[in-house]
Amino acid sequence: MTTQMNELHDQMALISQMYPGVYSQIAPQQAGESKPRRRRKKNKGGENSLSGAKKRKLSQEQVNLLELNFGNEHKLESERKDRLASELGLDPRQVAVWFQNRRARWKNKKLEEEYSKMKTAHEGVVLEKCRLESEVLKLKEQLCEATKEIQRLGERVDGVSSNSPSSSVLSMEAMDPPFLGEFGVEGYDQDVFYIGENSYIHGMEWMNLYI
DNA sequence: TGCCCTGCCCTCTTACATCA
DNA sequence: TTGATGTAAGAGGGCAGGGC
Repeated sequence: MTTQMNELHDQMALISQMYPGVYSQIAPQQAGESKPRRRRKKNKGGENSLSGAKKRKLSQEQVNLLELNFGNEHKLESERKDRLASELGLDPRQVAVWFQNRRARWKNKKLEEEYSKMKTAHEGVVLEKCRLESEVLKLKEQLCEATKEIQRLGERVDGVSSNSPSSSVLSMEAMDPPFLGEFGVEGYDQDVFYIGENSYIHGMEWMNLYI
């Protein structure tokens, strides 16, 4: 083996330790180049399979007890395995295999649940983002209106101040609360729009769509 | 300390049972 | 009859612990 190949092998080994699932999904091709996986031969009522006995479904009772034990503890110490096997009239190897398969099924289910949760959370976040962006747009519009209003009042005050000495009072009145009410952020509409979850628009770029 | 053996585990795969 | 699905079990490989 060359040094390069050794390095590659070490890297793959490292990856397989860090991401066992991922590695096993991507590795077969590479692994297959040098050492293809052995395929099991068909064994039609073969000599080795459970003493020639045909498969095999475990009885409901056996499954129930196994499930009960799995519910208590997913791992199977050899003592418990032997005890279970004799209780169920099974080979300890069968009990071990059942637990192995059960753990695999449990893991798959867990992954599916995890995915489902994350998807729901993601959809919520996307919705909230749209709501907030919509709110920002609304506030910007209000700010724009207010600026115009201030400008109008300023012009009016300028006109009056040339005739009256009490212009400062007027200008103060002009800045009085009436505006504040307009700027309230509560009670924004619920007509939130929704952008598909994959249609991300960063920053305020999306506003251009509505201008 | 390094090597080998053993047992257990994980993952992928195959074979078979069952059902629509 | 056939395709889809579920599951028991085989196979390959990793890892840890014990003996030498």
